[in-house]
Amino acid sequence: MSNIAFFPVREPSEDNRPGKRERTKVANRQAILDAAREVFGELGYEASTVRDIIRRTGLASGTFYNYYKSKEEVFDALADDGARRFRPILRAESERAVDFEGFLRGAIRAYFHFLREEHESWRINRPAGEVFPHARPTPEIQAVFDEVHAALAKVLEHDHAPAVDLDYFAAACIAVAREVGDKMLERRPIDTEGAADFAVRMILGGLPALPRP
Amino acid sequence: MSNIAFFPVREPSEDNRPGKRERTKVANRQAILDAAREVFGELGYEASTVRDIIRRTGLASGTFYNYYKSKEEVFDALADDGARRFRPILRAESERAVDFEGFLRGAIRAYFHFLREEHESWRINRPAGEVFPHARPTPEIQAVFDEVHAALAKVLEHDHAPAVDLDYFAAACIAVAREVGDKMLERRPIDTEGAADFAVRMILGGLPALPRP
DNA sequence: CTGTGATCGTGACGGGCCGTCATCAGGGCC
DNA sequence: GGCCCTGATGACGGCCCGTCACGATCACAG
Repeated sequence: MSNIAFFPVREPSEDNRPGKRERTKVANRQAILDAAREVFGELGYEASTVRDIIRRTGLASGTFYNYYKSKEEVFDALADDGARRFRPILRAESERAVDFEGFLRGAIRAYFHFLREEHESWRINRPAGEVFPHARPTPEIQAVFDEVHAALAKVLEHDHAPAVDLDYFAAACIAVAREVGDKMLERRPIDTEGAADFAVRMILGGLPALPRP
Repeated sequence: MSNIAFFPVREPSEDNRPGKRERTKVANRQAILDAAREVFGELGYEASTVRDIIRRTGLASGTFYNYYKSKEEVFDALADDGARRFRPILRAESERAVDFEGFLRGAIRAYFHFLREEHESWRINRPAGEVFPHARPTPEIQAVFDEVHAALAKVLEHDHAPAVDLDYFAAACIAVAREVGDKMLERRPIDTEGAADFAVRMILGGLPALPRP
């Protein structure tokens, strides 16, 4: 009665999906990433070991090294992942913006919302005051910085704003956003709008006072 | 013919100095600190091991642990040391200041000069792009932050400046100083005055635009 | 369907660094 | 000079690391 012999079972719409080798590869890579996020959140970054991470996946210890060189590299990969997800958001703000204030407000609000969600999804359980390492400038994070730099340049030029030392200015903007963002996360309730308003006004007020190079 | 029997040799002016035990203790502690500064500078923080540090002092490995619990603790001690030396400088600026701009300019110039000297004395030789860890908020560093916080409060009140969210504001000031300071160190020649001018104007311009809580 | 080669998953292994501890030299004190 | 006690010493066990030879499984050709 079965029609199996005539119509071998196949995912009809996924006929051309990659082979099993390729699928387990991406699955393993993702499993390691997920496990690492959990472990870092529970044990703290410093205390976590490669084996803590790999144990949670059920894979063998050696398998870890087929995907990443060290726990630092997994951490970077997680950071990269975050940056990769944030980049299009930032780009959209940049393209939508009609003036500097609009861009800045949009970008910072987007960043703070993003930060809040990341914070909650990591469920960080700092072991007695351990400071989580600030993400190192991985390629993707560097790309975000560069994008901020470029967007600032574009929007400022469009506004016919006076020339400023863009390197310093971008660094200062990122610094304010980072640090006010961190402080924001420590308060209850978390007030992204208030924090964003603060950061935006600070930068916006500072800009016209800057020295012209 | 010798008079030793009658006048035992002694440091005449240092009769009451601490005993040998105490002296070797502070000497060892200092030796470890010095060695650590060198090793961190040469190998980079991550690659350095406790044994790299202790080897350079000629002491035995176990001796290290009579003074510090880990390389992290030595690093913190070095950071603490820096903060301890900077604090009186900051305090002097705070007491000398007559208005907010004066205080800010004095403090930031002082910080940037301090930063430059520290940078040169550490002789940092980053191993292929390794990022030196940002100093964690050790007690002494926290004290510096608190002092900045207090000084801002004092000077702003004296100036009858509008009330602001001091936590955010202090965080933002420190962030700008830190990040612009870092960028400053990457340029040749190192221009502390230019960087300080930038940071001061940025903050000074931002202040009046801030939301009133 | 079967044979073959390539691709990983596996976990045991050697090595390095860690932090401890029993031991002992020597400074403090009577 | 003799006794006590602090602190230097380096050998040691343990943990985690990164590797590697092996074997299972997949891809693919015939």
